[in-house]
Amino acid sequence: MKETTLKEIAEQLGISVTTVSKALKGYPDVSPKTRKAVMELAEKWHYQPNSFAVNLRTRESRTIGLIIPEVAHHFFSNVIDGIIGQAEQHGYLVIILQSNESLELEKKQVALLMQKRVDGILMSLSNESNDDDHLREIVARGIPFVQFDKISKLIPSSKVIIDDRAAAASAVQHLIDKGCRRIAHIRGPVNPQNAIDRFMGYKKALQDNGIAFDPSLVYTCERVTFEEGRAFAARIVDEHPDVDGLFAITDLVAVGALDLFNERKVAVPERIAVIGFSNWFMSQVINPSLSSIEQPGREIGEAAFGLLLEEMTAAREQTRPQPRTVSFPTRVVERKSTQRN
Amino acid sequence: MKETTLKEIAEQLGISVTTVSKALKGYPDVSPKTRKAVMELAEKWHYQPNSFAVNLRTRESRTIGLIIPEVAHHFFSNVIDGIIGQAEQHGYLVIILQSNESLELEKKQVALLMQKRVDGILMSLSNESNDDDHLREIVARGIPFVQFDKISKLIPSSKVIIDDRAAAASAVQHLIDKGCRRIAHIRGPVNPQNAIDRFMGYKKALQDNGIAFDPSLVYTCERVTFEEGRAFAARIVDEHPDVDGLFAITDLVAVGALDLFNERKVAVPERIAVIGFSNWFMSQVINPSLSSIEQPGREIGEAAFGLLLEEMTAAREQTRPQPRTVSFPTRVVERKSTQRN
DNA sequence: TTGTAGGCGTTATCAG
DNA sequence: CTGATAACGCCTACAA
Repeated sequence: MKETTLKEIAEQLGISVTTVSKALKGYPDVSPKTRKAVMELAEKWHYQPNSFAVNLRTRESRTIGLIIPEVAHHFFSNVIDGIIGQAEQHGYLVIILQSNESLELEKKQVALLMQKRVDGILMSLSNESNDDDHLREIVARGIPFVQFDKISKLIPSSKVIIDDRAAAASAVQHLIDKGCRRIAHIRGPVNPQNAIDRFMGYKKALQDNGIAFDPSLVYTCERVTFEEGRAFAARIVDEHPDVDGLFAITDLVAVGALDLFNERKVAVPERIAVIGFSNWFMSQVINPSLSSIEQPGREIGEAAFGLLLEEMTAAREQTRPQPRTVSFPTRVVERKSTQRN
Repeated sequence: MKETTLKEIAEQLGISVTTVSKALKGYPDVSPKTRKAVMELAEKWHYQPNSFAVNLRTRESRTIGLIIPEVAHHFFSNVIDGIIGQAEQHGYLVIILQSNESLELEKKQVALLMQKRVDGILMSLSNESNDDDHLREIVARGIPFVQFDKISKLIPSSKVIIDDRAAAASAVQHLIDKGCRRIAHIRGPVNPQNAIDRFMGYKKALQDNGIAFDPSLVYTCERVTFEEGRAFAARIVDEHPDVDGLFAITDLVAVGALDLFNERKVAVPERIAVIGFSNWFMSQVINPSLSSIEQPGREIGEAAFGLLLEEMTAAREQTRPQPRTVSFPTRVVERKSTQRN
């Protein structure tokens, strides 16, 4: 089961390695006869170019790196699906690393990928990320780089996002349309741009409807978990019995809140209407089913790879395309948790 | 931002590449003075070995390949988490590919990984897999290989599994303990070993309790989806009004069944008790909450990488360790869907 | 202690 | 049309 090399084929055929290489790669300047002989022997011996040698020679590995906060997550696993699919279609393999929402780990992962010399890097920032040095380093080295979802606006790279502010505003508007007037918000951590934008969307919708913004109705997650959803929901019930609507940063948190409301016999949507974000699968099967904002994970992943591919293609010509930002539309998915009047 | 090479350091210092290489790798036969100079310059110039060259030279890439049916899946995403974590700790990167439950794709992915010359392959088979050639090829080439979860028993490789038969039997025994006597089973597709084993566990539990096996109570999934769960649940209600228990191949299917039962006002667990498999997150938040079998995804992933690491280490010494099989314990997680009497 | 030389397998250049 | 030659960057006998 040994590996066939060009040299072996050349020796067997009594020709040079050069010619074998050319024949195999379809160069025109090889006689049909020689080509045929080479092809046949290569076939017979199951020749496969040694990718290590090819990498060294061509200075590329046809491998990209992907850094995300966590794999076991509805939205991100769909993004991965989109990325892997597109990558494969274009002959790229994907190395996946998790930051576990830690900035320190994230930096380490970036370093790892750079020294592995991947052809490009796709990344969604961790919640802790409030520092850009590692991203600047990627750009400075001229490594094709695309950010998606949780991005740093200041880094000059292509980006794939949704309009979080508008999406959040539409979620809150939906609650308002359903008659809510005292709307609480369980927001994401302080750093991520998308948590900030969603919070701003929340405020904007209130303002647009002449509802006063009350900071005491805003609760800030640290880890964005089911448990936090439960805990904040309890506080909402205890501290603000007049709250009649809740917008949560993501469905997981909203589901935690629903769980608590069910336990405390707080009627949803009658007493409090609830809307989440990202439209996780479970939201359609829980009771009451959860209204949410549809965020197309797979498409975002596909688009992110598409942009990266452009950059990688350009990089081969030593050029760098103008960074582009692709924004995906979102929409409200209405379910029972907001179905009233 | 150009890349530093050994050669450049050597030239700058007026010494040979060899000496630089040795100094950097901590060989003893370098004078402290030279070593210091080299270290300092390497540091200053941010020297990083070119991994392409190292790969070619050492014939390994410190990269492994992982092939799974789908990323966006509760169990598999947890397995990935475990694998990536361990891999990183041991200096390995992970390339992930999906088979999308297609044998054809799975074969393609294996071929891709082999020609990329990954140091090892981890794999869980697709539901379509009823043919072993590609797996035999991996083994024949002497590539370190570990199977997990959905495995082919006939391939001589290390494996990480749970005792699906026993776990399924315990699930069904649980239903019986709760008073069920007419127990339906929505099983997995015909090929996967774990679907077969779970089916066998179902039969065994019936037999152990003197309950006659009735093949008309067994429904076979093709795609193992929520929708199939719903569809089969409807058939169960229509075709077998006397059924009082249901064991589903996985929680997603069980949740589909619950959804249909809720819709049809079939009381769970009073009229039909339901138990799933794998203990997906959503099972604890749906209504009624779903009893299930806990299957430790992350641990399985970690163990699989551990075995692969052993094989890779051995492979470096041209040896091949005796294949081992690690089996993880499972347990019944009781929730409302089986809570009666 | 240091350096020379050869090689890993492929690809590109350029001369024949 | 073919092939010799030289990289790519690193590693490691072995020689000095």
